[in-house]
Amino acid sequence: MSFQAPKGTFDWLPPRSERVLAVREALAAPLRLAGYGYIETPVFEDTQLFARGVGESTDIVTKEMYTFPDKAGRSLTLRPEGTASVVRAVLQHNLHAGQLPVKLWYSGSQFRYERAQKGRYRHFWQVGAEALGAEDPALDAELIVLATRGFASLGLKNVRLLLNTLGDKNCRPAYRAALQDFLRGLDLDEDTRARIEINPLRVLDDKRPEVQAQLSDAPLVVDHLCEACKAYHDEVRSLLREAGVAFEDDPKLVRGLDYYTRTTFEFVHGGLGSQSAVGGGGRYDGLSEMLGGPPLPSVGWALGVDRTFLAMEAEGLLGDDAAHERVQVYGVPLGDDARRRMFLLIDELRAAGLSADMAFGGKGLKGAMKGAGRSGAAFALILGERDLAAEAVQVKDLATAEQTEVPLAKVVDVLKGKVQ
RNA sequence: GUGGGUGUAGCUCAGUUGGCAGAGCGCCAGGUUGUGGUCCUGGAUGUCGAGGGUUCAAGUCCCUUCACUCACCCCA
Repeated sequence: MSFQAPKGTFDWLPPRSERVLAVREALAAPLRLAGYGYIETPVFEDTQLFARGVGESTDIVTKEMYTFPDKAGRSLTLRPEGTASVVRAVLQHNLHAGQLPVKLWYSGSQFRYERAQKGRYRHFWQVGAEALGAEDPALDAELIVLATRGFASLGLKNVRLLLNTLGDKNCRPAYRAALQDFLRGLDLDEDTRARIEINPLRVLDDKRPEVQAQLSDAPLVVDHLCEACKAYHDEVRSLLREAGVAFEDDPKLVRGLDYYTRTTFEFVHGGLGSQSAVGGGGRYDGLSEMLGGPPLPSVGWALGVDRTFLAMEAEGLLGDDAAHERVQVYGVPLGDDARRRMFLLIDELRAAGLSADMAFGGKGLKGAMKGAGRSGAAFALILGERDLAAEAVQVKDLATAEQTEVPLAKVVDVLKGKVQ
């Protein structure tokens, strides 16, 4: 084997790959019902878009981006997340000049240069949604509800919703300073001490027990919220409760991107190995301005398609993907004349809306019939010299082994009736 | 960036104190010259990840390296 997929990437193969398409569709379906419009943005962007949007101090920007110069010397980066691109597109095309909020959804690949492990790959897929230009707790709640509907429609039962707020530009600076004071007094390693100065909230999210043990008395953002943030957060929580969406308050939930304000949330699942998030998001009221646009308070989320897939696997929802129907009808030609006629007949069947395949490669009857069996087809069409002479074809029901001769001129209609 | 585990057939994996390269599944063919899915019989497929070393002899022991994988940091 001479070539392999690049490190940290993988291939989706049939029949499993079909399930991935279905997962994407299921996660997006609630968004369509809620009036979100589909947006597709380039897979690569100006490096500065992510540096300024995602945050210069995050590890994503400092060491996890696929950044490269193009032939003209521009610095481009494969997108590590979707939100910055969507905000850029909205600003570039003045979508926010119309009625607000602008509601958009996307589905596509993201790239991060990380050491791969279960649920974490260098190339991964997200379905995302963004609602730009409105500050309304109902919008935050709507997005969260839509995500839970998507997960539920896939049959997932063990997705938990963690909810927090990060405050805004009025109350966060004071909280941040209080947290820094507290953290500076702890016994921490060098990297973590450095993080206290650039992104102290991230320290709360450290998984190491020796770190968590020291954080039990850490100041929490919920205790430092201004009145407006507190009221906003209470309203989001109240709307979720009324919508019947279960959530857990997690005062230490902090997300990895710098642009979040107020509402933040994460959907977690226990079946993904050490990675637990199947999706997450929050409000990013300052991002538009960071990117040179007008104030555009917004909220959004992204759900990991491959992680959702792992969660479904952990819950046993994928079933047996070996037993699935590939086509409805399968052609078994015997000899060159029959092969030419079968080729046309299969095309006619497809034109009539039936899925159909045939034996290729000059297989004998036995091998071709095996192919028919493996295709999952309900009917095999057997066509040999005797049948050609009679202008007919043998239609075999592969479940009952019952076989009938049907005139070639009528076989498309007959099969349409049989497989409806 | 750091640490652990694993690399043997298309897939999942056995392979003992170093002694002829294996099984199951899958694939191909035949049993059945125009009939699949069951059954029976037969067959093909290997740089034992790669390179070096020890040895009469290495899949097995040693060194190096690469890949995969899981975990840490970080993150969806």
